[in-house]
Amino acid sequence: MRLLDVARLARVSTMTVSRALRHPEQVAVSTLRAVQVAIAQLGYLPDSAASALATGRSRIVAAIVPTLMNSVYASTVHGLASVLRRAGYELMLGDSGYHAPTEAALVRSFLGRRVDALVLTGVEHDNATRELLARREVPVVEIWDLTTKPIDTVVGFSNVAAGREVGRYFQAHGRSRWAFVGTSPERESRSGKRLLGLREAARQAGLDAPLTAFVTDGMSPAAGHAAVLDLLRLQPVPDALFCANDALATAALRAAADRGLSVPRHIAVLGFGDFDVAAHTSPALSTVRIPGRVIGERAAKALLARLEGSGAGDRRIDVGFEIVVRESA
Amino acid sequence: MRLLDVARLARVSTMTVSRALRHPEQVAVSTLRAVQVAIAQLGYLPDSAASALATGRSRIVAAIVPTLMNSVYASTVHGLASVLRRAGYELMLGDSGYHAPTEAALVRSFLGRRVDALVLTGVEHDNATRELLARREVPVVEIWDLTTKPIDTVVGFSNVAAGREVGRYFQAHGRSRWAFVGTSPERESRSGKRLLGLREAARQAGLDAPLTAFVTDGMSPAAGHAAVLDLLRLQPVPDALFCANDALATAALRAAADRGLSVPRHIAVLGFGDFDVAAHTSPALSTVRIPGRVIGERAAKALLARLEGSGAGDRRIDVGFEIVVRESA
DNA sequence: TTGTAAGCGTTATCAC
DNA sequence: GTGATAACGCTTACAA
Repeated sequence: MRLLDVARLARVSTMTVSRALRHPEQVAVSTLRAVQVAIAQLGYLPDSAASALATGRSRIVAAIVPTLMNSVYASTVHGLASVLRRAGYELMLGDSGYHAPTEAALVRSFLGRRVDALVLTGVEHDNATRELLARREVPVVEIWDLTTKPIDTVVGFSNVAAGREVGRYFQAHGRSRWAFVGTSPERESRSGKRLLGLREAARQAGLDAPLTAFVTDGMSPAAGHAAVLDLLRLQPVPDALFCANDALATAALRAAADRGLSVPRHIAVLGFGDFDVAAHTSPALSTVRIPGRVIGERAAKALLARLEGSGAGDRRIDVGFEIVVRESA
Repeated sequence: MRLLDVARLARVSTMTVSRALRHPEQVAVSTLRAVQVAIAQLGYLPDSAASALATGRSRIVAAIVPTLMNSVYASTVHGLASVLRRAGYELMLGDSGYHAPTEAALVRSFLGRRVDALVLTGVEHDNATRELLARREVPVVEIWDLTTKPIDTVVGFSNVAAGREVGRYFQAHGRSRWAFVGTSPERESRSGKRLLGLREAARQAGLDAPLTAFVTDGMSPAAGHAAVLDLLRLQPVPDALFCANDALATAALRAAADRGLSVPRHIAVLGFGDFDVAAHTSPALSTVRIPGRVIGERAAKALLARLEGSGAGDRRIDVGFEIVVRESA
């Protein structure tokens, strides 16, 4: 079932069919109609591999997120996919498992697929990744963090600033013994940057550096529960806990209860991400809300501008964040 | 940067380079080495669009899930992607928003991309979808439900049986006034089938039909909280509540607390999905665990068998489910 | 407004 | 073991 079949049935050339599909305004109305009838009759679907080969554009965008296993990046992927699809692009998705070599392997595979653009999560990348990217001219958007030196364009928020704001919030509410659960900043992770911000706020407030509990095997509630339990064994017991995501925070709520601590009276718990369960735990979780979907949409629009339009546009888009105050802090 | 560039540098023909990549065993070792050097030197990456055109296989598999917005299908997508990638396939993802026409549009778009296979969630599909599929010979795997008449292959579990088992569990624990929150069975949804199973169990136990609260705008905790609050206003108050997913169940826990009801003493709450927060709510959530990742892996393997191997293999794979007893029921 | 011809980068086929 | 040639289905450029 190819262009030629349609062309024969409609008694025109393949070019006319191609035009009827791509630039209908350039085709006489009667011809257009005949072609459309033929297409419907045959159930013809254009072969985008052939189209990609002929035009040099695949109309595929690839995105790499750290994990598909929880909902953190789900709304971002959704935002990306829906804006792109409306513009006729498909999304190819990969998860790096927070693992740089895997990211590089994915980038390589996607470049081989001749994707028209790439979305990468975070601003820290392998040398392998950077080299791969440097050799070709693929638009790249980095998301979920901010930097002054993006590969190309970055859409996100400052993880450091988020941590700092959380610290200021704790301070404003009279908390003085802060703690943090998440991943360590050595990994240059986004979670680690939040701790950096918290530490900075502690220093500015003249408080001791926050206690820390690092989880290594993913930021799941299971890992968080044990880590928080350990943290709460320390003396003096912290009176404010910042969790690098809401899954961790949910587990922290439970861990506090297990230790006989009342939230927020004995200890304030503040999450990150505003997962959909956050509003419905008891106590309801105070958290940092990130406009994940907006990140996806803005990233998609930035790409489309590069792909279809002029090529200009902001190189650095800060979507911000917001502390959502509920009951736990 | 194409095959020809590599060929020139290695002083061989393009075919030899192609073979060195695809069938290295057919190439003399010395030639192979020369080619590899040239490839590395140029940073050459094969163009898979051209390859797809020449071979008629894209090495892309498309999957359509109802939503990317929560983590329900995340582990399935992860399982799919990882098995497929190991075999050299990429995943193209779409979300239908639980909307049949959207599913059809996605199928159409994916078929145009000449995907080698399709994964669809659920076993109920549009006529448009079915027709599209009938015209070509693309392997299709349906997931997350079971039917005796799959389009091709189905990998999942019986949603009706899951609902029935939950009912039996309630009965075994002396609960007599059952209730359900989720979507209505008229939509032939998987959530609705769970209610069908619960109703069947109620009938068999000689109990009244379960009270129901249907959510329409997605199965989010926000929708669940209001629905459950309404449900608990009824007299007599139900003593067992089955929620169509754990997000709903988390909200139900909170709603019960809001109404002064103790869980599980006054009312048992049983979720569905074993989301990662389930083990860490208070009370910890009893739930139905679905091996989501296994569904993805088995689906991928079924596809690979069809694509690479003989073509035989089971047409119906039941991965089962399991009631995980924690504190809430 | 429509058609012709060439070519996109790869691989199947067949010859050497 | 290696190479020449002809597709694969589409679109660009140009001609009519």
